[in-house]
Amino acid sequence: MARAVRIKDIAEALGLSTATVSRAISTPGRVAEPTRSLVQAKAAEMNYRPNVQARSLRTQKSMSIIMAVRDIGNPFYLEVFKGAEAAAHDANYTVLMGNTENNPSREAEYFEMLRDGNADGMILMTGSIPDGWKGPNGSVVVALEMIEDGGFSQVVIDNAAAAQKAVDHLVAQGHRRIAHIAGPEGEGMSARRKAGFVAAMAAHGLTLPPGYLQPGDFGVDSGREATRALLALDTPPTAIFAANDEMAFGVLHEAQHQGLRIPDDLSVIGMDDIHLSRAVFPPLTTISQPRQDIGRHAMEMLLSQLGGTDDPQETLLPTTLIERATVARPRNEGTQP
Amino acid sequence: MARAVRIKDIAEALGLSTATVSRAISTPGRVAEPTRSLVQAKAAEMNYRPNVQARSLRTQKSMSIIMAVRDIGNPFYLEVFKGAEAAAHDANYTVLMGNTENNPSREAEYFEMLRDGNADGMILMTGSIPDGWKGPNGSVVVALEMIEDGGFSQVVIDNAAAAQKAVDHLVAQGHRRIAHIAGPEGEGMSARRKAGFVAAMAAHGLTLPPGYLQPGDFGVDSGREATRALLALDTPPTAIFAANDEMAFGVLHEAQHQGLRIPDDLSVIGMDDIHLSRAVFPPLTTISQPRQDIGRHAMEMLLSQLGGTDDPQETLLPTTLIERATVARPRNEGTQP
DNA sequence: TTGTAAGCGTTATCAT
DNA sequence: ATGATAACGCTTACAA
Repeated sequence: MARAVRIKDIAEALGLSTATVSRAISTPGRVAEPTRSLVQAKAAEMNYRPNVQARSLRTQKSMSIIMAVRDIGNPFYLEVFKGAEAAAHDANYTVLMGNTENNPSREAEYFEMLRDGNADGMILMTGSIPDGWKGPNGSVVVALEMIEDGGFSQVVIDNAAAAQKAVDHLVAQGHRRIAHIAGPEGEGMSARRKAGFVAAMAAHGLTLPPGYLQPGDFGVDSGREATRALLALDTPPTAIFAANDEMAFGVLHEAQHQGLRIPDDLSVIGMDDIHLSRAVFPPLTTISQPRQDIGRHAMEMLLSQLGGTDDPQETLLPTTLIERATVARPRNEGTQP
Repeated sequence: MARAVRIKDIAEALGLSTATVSRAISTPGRVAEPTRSLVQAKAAEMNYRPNVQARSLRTQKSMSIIMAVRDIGNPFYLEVFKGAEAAAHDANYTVLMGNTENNPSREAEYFEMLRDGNADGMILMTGSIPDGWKGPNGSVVVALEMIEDGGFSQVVIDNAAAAQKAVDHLVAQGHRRIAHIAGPEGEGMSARRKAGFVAAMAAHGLTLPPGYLQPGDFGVDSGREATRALLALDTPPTAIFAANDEMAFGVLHEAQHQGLRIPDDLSVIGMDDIHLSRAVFPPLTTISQPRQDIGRHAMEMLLSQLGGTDDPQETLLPTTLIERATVARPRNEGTQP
């Protein structure tokens, strides 16, 4: 393994001091013209790559941002990551993903990294902060899952408006008996989607019979179970809005298993527009979130806070309804339950 | 932000030298008993966390491993990552995922990190190495996608045997007209699955009519197109083995779109057992790869090579057939094409 | 504008 | 067994 080239090597090759070389590379403004381009040319020629460890040891800045997520195995976060990384890259920051797996001690670990200077900032997508955290909130931006009263900047999507879009679309097709399968109890995101659904139904003057609000946990199986319950009702719904796509897959599965035809016998709308939503049969009508935008916005906010000291801001990102093949007019339209 | 605790702080609090404290922490064997536990207790009490940047600057070891993949957005790699990380964690190594997006220059970047000492080793899953790489091959382990003649250690799954399992299963159900949708041309993995399929068919004495070997690119759409072609044949197959699950979804989609019932009119087997294979309708029969094992094995191999200088080894990991609901006996069994 | 030299936190060498 | 000290590669007062 050829030894990595250092500033010292360039300096010697050019008969300059390491200080000048360092300046020519990291603060080109502070060095005279002929020297500057000379150094930069030589550095490129020798294939010089700064030693980030040494640099951050000296500057006391790690130039890295932690993105803490619940489950690194969820492709959704990867899209957010891509957006965040693109924004960070331009500012020479590195993004590393931290996996908390809903484990408070792992979460605390990442906050420690922040405090110890192993990371300069954090994009928090876990929906919770360690007890007693009272660091400089400017180094944290909360995304996706809101945290109330923390004084953090936040980037979230408009969950209530998204639910409303789903209901509006269904109602426009003539549906009046619409049910909802909610996400995990106690999560703000699920609560907002549910509340948005309830509000939208009320706005259309539609009633919500008992059992039309099913609990779920964002997993396929819970979508299946909820559907079983829904279809066993005396007057089952003609349409179901699931709080995420995986539960919507459960709906498709169970309905087809019971011999119903989608969308003729039952309309379905999901939420998230995950990769496979267009691959299932029939292709799922769903609501898409601007995943990369979430990451990009959060990173831009964080970077700007890291510079000056902006006041905490809140960004609400819009969603889009993707019409595919799981929504049709109901068979017996207009029948109020 | 409270300043991070350094070795110096512990040393002062205890009236010892920084050297002793350092030793008590990183090489406890080299320090006498009363001192050792004293230091360790104090370090814990003061919540000391070593500065990894300083440490690796001094030791010239980064204690980090790059895992280079084609597409960081693919959940498959995340499972491999989890396995690798678990193994690395025990040895105090950090794993970071490098995204090449099939871009040779990004790939070369990660090899540079290796050469410059920004990483101590690499698990390579992209199936290619930069031209002219001739570093110490002991710091690289190839996983998943083989590289011929590189002198690298490899961890791969037995793709040919997997294809054979699929064919055996189908034949046991009475199928004789079996088609295959292959992965991208020129990729070793696809080639092996295809070769395994062809060999298994021959072993059962089954012929392969023209058109029964369809090209694909691992995407849903290519599975759809191949199915269209297959079903338009004079004697269409009674079963299809797709080289991955996404293409199998395309098969399900297109077949159902044409009014066929799965598995009664057509049997389907996929490969990979991705998360949603059990969520589609009908649940997909497929072949599962030991994802986490691949990562764990590769990391263990790498770590042991980083220590001594083992000769390059090869590990072949077995796969498992997961029976779900897309395979049944053919309607008109026994009809040779 | 450029050079000299100190220092970031840690470990390794050499004394004691 | 422990301590003093240099060194890792880089940036930044301060001096020239």
